[in-house]
Amino acid sequence: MRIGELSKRTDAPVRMLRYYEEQGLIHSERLANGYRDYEDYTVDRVRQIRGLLDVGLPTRIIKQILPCLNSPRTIHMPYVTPDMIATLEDERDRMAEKIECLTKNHRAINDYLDAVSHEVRTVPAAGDSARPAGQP
Amino acid sequence: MRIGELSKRTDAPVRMLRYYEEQGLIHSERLANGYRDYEDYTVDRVRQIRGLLDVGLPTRIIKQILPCLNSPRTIHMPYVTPDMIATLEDERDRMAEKIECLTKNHRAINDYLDAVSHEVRTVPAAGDSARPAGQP
DNA sequence: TCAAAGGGTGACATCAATGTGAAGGTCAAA
DNA sequence: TTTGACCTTCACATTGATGTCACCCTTTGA
Repeated sequence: MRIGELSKRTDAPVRMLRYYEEQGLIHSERLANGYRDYEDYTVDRVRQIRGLLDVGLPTRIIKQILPCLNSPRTIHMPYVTPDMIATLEDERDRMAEKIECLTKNHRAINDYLDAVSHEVRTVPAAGDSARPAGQP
Repeated sequence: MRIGELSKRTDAPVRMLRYYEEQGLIHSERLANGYRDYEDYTVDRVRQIRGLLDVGLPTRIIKQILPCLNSPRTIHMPYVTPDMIATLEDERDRMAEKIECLTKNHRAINDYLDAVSHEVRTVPAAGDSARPAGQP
């Protein structure tokens, strides 16, 4: 597929697809006329990339991580250097920390929203309802 | 405490502490000489901020979220607008997505590392061990 | 009293992820 | 054949989180 379709299917700006390619995160063949031509699986790959970016990983890391997550492993096994492994272990641990942080705060927000919705159901007809906006 | 100590205790560059203050994420009193003076709880606050930043949330959002997570709730309850609630709900959902993304990829990396360590224990004395670096 | 350490503000630099626009090629449909 | 949609590369702008430097003030200890 060409870049426009990929963009539509992944909801990523065309500009970004070219950028990801420049960063070595995705790959394209070229048609006779020079247009980029993507394989179908690129759609999933781009979605994954966007997810990882959104979650705070830089392209530099994503580039290292990706090949270990998508491709048939047997292909990549033999190429893995101790260095790579160390990087992956590091990143895995950092991800664990992030998950913990997110989970904690997610729960906190949830609790807060719960409490608020309680309040809303409990207090509404009460006294000082005179503060519509956020300015104290 | 003054900014230097806060910096040491949170491992955040002084520069960043001033930046967080500028963004309204933390607050300081001023000593007679103009030096910033932080309350003790700021240490935790800064740690939380750094965690959230690391996890991909922008200061803009953190600023909205923070007051709901730290302070005694009763103080903040009455000020909550439907707008705020909507923002929080949105952000909560986005965090859930992020957690899912991270969890999935974390597991994948883990599986991969498992598999690799297996290989390492199984294949080492095998054939084509001639590719030390990462260049195909 | 002078130096060093720590603070303050302000401004400019950087890096990564994006936006945006210019200038030009390809192709299909009117 | 011309128009419009889609593609190319190149380049400059922007935004957010940082780094860094310049210049000045305060406190403390030799």
